[in-house]
Amino acid sequence: MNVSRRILVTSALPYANGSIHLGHLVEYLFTDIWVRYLKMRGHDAHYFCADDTHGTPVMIRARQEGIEPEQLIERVSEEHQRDFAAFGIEFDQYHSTHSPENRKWAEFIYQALKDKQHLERRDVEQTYCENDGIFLPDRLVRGTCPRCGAAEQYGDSCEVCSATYETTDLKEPKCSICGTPPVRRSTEHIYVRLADFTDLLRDWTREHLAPEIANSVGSWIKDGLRDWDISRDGPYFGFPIPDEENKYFYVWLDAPIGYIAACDRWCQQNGREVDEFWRDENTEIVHVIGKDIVYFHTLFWPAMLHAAGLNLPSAVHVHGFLRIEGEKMSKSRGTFINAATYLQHLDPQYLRYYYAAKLSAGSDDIDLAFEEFVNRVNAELVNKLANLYSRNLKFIGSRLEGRLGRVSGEGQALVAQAVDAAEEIAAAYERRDLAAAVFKVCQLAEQGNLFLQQAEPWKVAKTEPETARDICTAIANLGLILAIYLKPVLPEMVAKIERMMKVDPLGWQDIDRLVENQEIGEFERLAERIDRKQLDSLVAAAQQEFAGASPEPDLPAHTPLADECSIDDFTKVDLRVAQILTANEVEGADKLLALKLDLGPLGERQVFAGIREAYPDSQSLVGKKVICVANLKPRKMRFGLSEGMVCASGGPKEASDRQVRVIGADPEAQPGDRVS
RNA sequence: GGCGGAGUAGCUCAGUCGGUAGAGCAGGGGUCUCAUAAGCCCCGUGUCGGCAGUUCAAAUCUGCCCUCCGUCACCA
Repeated sequence: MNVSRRILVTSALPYANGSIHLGHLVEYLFTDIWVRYLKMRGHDAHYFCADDTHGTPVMIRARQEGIEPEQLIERVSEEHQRDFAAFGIEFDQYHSTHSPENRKWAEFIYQALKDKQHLERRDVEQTYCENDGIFLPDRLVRGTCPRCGAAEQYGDSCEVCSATYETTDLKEPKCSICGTPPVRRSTEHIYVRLADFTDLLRDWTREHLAPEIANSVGSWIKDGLRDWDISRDGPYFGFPIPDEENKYFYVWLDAPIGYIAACDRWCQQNGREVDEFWRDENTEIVHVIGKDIVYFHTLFWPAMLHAAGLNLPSAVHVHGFLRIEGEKMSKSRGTFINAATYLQHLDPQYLRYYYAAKLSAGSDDIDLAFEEFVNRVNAELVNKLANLYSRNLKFIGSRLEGRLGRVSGEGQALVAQAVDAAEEIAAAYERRDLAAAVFKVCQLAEQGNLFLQQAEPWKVAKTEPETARDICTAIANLGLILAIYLKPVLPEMVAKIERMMKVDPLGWQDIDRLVENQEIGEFERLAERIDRKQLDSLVAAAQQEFAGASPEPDLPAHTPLADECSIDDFTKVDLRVAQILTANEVEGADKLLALKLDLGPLGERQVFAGIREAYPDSQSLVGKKVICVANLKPRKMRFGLSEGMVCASGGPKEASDRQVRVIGADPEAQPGDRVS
């Protein structure tokens, strides 16, 4: 019934440009728990991962630190692996995309794409910084939106009017690294014609993805698959493309190939053949990813594998994102919590338990709410589970000479009930519904507590010690069965249970094996209760960690000072006090508020301001006196004419939590008065 | 705006084929004492986001609307 399967499991490769944080850990803990389960079932299962090391951000970061990219990625890799190990995440192989294996496979797959004529060369005009000597990705170019004229917009889209365009369309573009204006330069890129694989992908996505994921991927396919640019011009940190001058593989080409490279490395060291995994169709390949990278894993990646004659994934498991206290992680609020910071305050087992208890098979986001975290850990992990071992085993130790009896009488039904749950729990693990597995274990633990309450061995022991011994032996055996079910989630805690019970490491096959008539060992406490204060100090530490630091480490810490200007330049700008008469949300624009301004003698103006996110309650603006650029050339927008601009302050555009605030005038100031 | 997902008790979530809704936690009360101030017992009418429709019957099917999340490709 339990045929051994060969299964290769991966998590997405963390980028070698930052630390592992609680959001990453959702994925790695989930995968670790699932693979541990598969191994317990006796499957030939392996967990492979690697650092994703290539690309412009790594190159720039290394340059900023004055070191070679290789030094940077080595340091980051060590840090990543230290964090993973501390959380009990066990990879069979943790490799790097900057490795000989990865290069070999990247070249192999590229060659296959080339041989089968899926590649195409095309000239593109791109933005190039002569000062830094590199082509600039969209995020690193800023300028004035060609459509609405908003300043300081990204190279790909305008945050004010949500227009999308090419970096080359921007007016007055500037390089975000050095601030100098980039130039346009024509260059030849290599594209994969993804549309060649349309039929294959349509079929594959239907068969191997969860329905909701297949639906959304299906709509991309239906809209027509676009070609994929897989080359970048040097200087670029990556692998050179064979037979090309100064061209490198785009980081996303070789990133997923890292899965194969890690497997290859492991095979070399363990006497296995990489073909067993990537060319033998009996192998299951399961990629665990976040929903942000579905496109790459369900379209590009299967196409590449197919072209190279390699196995396609059997499943791509998509999990949701982590939210903290219902919101995105935020450095300023202290909810951007690195793995290392967490470890200084809390036991990693808490997080393993909490994530497992919340992660079901779907791709909904999960929320880490501090109060719930404390409650669940204390109520379930400690009170319900750890305390069941504590009350029982301590009692056996102190009152029953530390020796087990037999599972008899009603205890047999209790144990049988736990054994019978094996199938249900296995099914939950199998469909990757960790929450359902944990829930069932909690239910069984409740049964154990209830059983003890009713059997009252502490009373029975006074007159019939052997009966009491049998009662406790039933609970001890229940405890062993629960330990088996929980072992993928809480391996360290279960190791303690194994020691206390003096049994060999537990496997799934031990579920219906009774442990009777033997000595048990010293009691060890399994888990401590958490105090809310520990969470508070963790948040304080996380906040401290980023205080004063750049909101986005790879981008400038603050908006650079603009060039010097003369008083004449300044007086060209006619700033006036304006009172906000109405403030309304603009239909069809997520970021705009339509403001009606009273400029006193200058009359009323309509202005569209990109401040909707900063002022969710737009009505709070009504009546405020603000500063307005009154002589700005009126701009026709999709939603109407904008006759001016309201002055507002805010952190760098890149900052995820920039505080945008309008500049208020003194309440006594008169609408229409000039600012000078 | 297009597409995808979600909206069920204070919180986190279950609800297979349509038959007028449930677990855990939190909260209140009681009780035992082996145990990590743990255990056990009792207490849950919430417009199942809104409106309309199909049906004898809808949280569950259909349509429209509202809110939240994701995504719309050269962004790692």
